[in-house]
Amino acid sequence: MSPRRSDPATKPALVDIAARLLAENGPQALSTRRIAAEADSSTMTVYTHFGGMSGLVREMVREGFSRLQERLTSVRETADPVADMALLGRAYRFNALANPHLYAVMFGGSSLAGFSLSEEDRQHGRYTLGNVAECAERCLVSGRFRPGDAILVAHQMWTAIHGLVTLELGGYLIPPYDANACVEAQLVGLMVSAGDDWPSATESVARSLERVDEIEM
Amino acid sequence: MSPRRSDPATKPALVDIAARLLAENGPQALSTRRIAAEADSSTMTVYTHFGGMSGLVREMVREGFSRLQERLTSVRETADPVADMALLGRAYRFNALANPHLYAVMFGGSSLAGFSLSEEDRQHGRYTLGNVAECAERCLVSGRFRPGDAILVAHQMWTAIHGLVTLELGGYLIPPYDANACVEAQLVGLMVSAGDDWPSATESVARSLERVDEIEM
DNA sequence: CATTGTTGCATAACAGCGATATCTATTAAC
DNA sequence: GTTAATAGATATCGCTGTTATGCAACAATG
Repeated sequence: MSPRRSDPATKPALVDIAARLLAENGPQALSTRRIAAEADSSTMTVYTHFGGMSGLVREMVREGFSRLQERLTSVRETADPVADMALLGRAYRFNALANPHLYAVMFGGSSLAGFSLSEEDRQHGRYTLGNVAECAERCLVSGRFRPGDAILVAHQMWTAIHGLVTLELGGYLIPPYDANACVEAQLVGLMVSAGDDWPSATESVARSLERVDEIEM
Repeated sequence: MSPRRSDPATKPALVDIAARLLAENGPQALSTRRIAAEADSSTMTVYTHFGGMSGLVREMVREGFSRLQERLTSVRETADPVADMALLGRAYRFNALANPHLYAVMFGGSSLAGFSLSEEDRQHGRYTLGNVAECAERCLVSGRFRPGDAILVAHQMWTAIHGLVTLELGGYLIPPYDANACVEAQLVGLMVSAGDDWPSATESVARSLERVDEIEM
C-alpha cells in the first residue's frame, strides 16, 4: 500500500494546455494526441488524470464557469442597483467574448460533443445565477423593480443576455443593428420589463457603461 | 459530353436519414458509414451529393430553419398583435423542443463541429426574423408598443426566447421555476419592455396560450 | 442502334481520432 | 531495504472523415 503520486501541477497544466489549444486552434485541435505532444507526454496522461476526453472537457466547463463567476464578482455594489445589474449583463457578455470557444463548450458542448453534463455540473452552472439573483434582490427592495421573485427576475436577465451573446457569437445579428446597439436596447428593456420606469432605466444603463473598467480585468 | 444523372430523390432522402439518425441516436450517430448503411449505399454518396460531411450538416441546418419558418408562419394574424407576438415566441420554443438536436446544430454546430456557416446560411437564418419583425411592426402601428424600430424589437424578442430555449434544452433552469413559468414571465416581460402596459401584456399573453393549437402541427 | 464522353458510386486505402490492454518504472509506506 | 500500487509509455483496436482508383451506368451524338 504505497501508491505513486503524480505531480499535482500537471493536472491544471493539462487544462491550461487544452484551453489554449481550444482558443488558438479551434475545437478540432482538442485531441489527446495534440495535448500529449504539447505536454511532452503520452495520451495516457489524459486518461489517468481525467478518465478520458469527456472528463477533461468537463474540467474545462468548470474552468469556464469559474472565469465567468470571477468576472461577475468584479462588479462592485453601488447605490444604484439597476446600474449594477446592467453591469452584470455587460460582464457576462465580456466574459463570453473573451472566451468564445470555452463559452460554446459550456452551453453547447453537452448536446453536440456526445458528452453529458452531470447534475453537479449543472448545479455549478446555476450558482452563476447567484450574483445576479442577489443584485435582483437589491433592485427589488430598492423599489426600482416591481415586487416579485428575485430568482425569476434573475432568470429573465440571464436567459436574455445569454441568448443575445449566443446569437452574437454565431454571427446572426443583422448588420445595421450591431451587437452593441442590441445590448444597450436589451439592457434597458430588461430593466423596464422588471418594473423600472423608462427614464430611470435608460439613465442607469448609461451609468453602467461608464463603469466598464470594473469588468475589463 | 453526356453525364450520368443521379436519382434526384436520393439527396433529400439522405438528409432525412441524417435527420432521423441525429434525432434518434444523437450527434455521434452522424457518420458517413452509418448514413451509407441506412441508405444501402457507400460512403461516397455523401461526397458526391454534399461534398463532405460538413455539406450535409449545412443542408440539415437549412432544413432546420425551414421547419422553424414553417412553424412560425402557422401563427395567424389576429386583431391582437401582441398576442400574435407571444404566440410566435411559443412557436419558436415548440419547434426547438420538437427538434432539439437539429436546433443544437443550427446554432451551436458552427463553433463546435469544426464546420463554419457561410454568410448565405446566416442570411437564411436571419430571414427567420422576418415573421417576428412583421408582427413587431403591427404591434408598433397599433400603439401597443412604444414607437421604435420593428427590427430592433424583433431582435430583442428573438434573443430572449432563444436564450431561454437554449438554457432549457441544456437543463440549466433552476427546478422550482420550470421552463413553462419562465416562458410566461419572459413573454409578459418582453411585451412590457417593448412598451405595452402590464395588464394588457398579461392578458394578451394569456390569450395566446389558448391558441397553442395553431402551432401544434 | 452503337459509340462515346461523363459521371455516380463501390472498393479500398490512408491519416487521424478516442479508448484500452500491457508493461515498465517510479514512489510512498512499512 | 522491501514491497505494493500507481503514473505513464507503447502498441493496438475500432472508429471516423476523406480520397484515389476503377468500374458501370446513363445521356448525347452519329
